Amino acid sequence: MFSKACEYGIKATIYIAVKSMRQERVSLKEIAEEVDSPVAFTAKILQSLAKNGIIDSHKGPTGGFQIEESKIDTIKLHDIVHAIDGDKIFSGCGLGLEQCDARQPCPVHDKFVGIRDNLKIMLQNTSLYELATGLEIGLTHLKR
Amino acid sequence: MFSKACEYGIKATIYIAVKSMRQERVSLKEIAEEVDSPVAFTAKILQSLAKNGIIDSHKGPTGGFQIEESKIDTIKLHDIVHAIDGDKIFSGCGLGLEQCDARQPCPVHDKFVGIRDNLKIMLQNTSLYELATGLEIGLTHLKR
DNA sequence: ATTATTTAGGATAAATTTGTCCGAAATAAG
DNA sequence: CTTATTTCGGACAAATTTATCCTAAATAAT
Ligand code: FES
Ligand code: FES
Repeated sequence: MFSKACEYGIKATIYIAVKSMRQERVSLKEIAEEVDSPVAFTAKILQSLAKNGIIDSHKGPTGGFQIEESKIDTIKLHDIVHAIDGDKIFSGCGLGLEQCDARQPCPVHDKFVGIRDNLKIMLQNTSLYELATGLEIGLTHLKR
Repeated sequence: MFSKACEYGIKATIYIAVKSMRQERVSLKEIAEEVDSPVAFTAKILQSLAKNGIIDSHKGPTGGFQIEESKIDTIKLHDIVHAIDGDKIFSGCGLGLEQCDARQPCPVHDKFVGIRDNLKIMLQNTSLYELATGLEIGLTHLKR
């Protein structure tokens, strides 16, 4: 469904959000540990999220990653997925035709579009805030 | 969403079904042309579908692939996807935890399970027959 | 029997995704 | 200013997926 990079990116962003709600910055190393992801690979993903304006990065001692608190509520899961995996998952053809086109649909088009749109709506309606809150109160987990 | 192998496999199966409804066998070469897929790669996928009992294969002149006509109605999209991509897509965790477990859910579990189940239900309810019919009457297309 | 045709299957290669390594750049603190 | 720390970014490597090649096995037709 999502790429490995996207899975790590989502988990990392949620963890950063939890810390940011406590006005804490968090280092790459700590993120990778909490998210159970390879450090250097996670660095690339965070870099890309920073370029997409989803998280902020700071170099040097006391450096690390954080998310502007006012943004935590407005950032949606959709934004994270889109930043890392692009929009193929939201608009691509289920059978891999160059583009999904209702005027020349593939055999699964009618059935597939509904699922795809549900996914998109779900991701657009899910805020980073609720994901971070669920984690903070111990309702959900990033690793096992 | 689906692997490339699965996309090819679905398209190939639909094409074979259309031909089988006319009591025609179809060769690998013709399938690959109609589905716009690499010949040798398609061969592997068809081999796997044959092993999974979804299609029948016959060697030699006049050989090729076909589907038992009585099966066309009972084979579901789910069977094809499951044969090629396994069941990770149906039961795997959206954030890549080793297994999805509602008692120790990842942050997206509640939101994700609904989408995943919808997909599963859709695939279980979509018969090869309806997909093949849509293609035969020119309503849908395998390439563009 | 021989031949031509078609799928089976193993080995290999290319492409993509995932993951690592290391020096450069920024920056906080002594 | 120097040093230690942390992210940045490019090059490289490993793993997986996608794709190719070639020989063997089956089989239909002559
Ligand atoms: S054309 Fe294939 S999903 Fe729309
Ligand atoms: S635990 Fe992640 S989707 Fe169920």
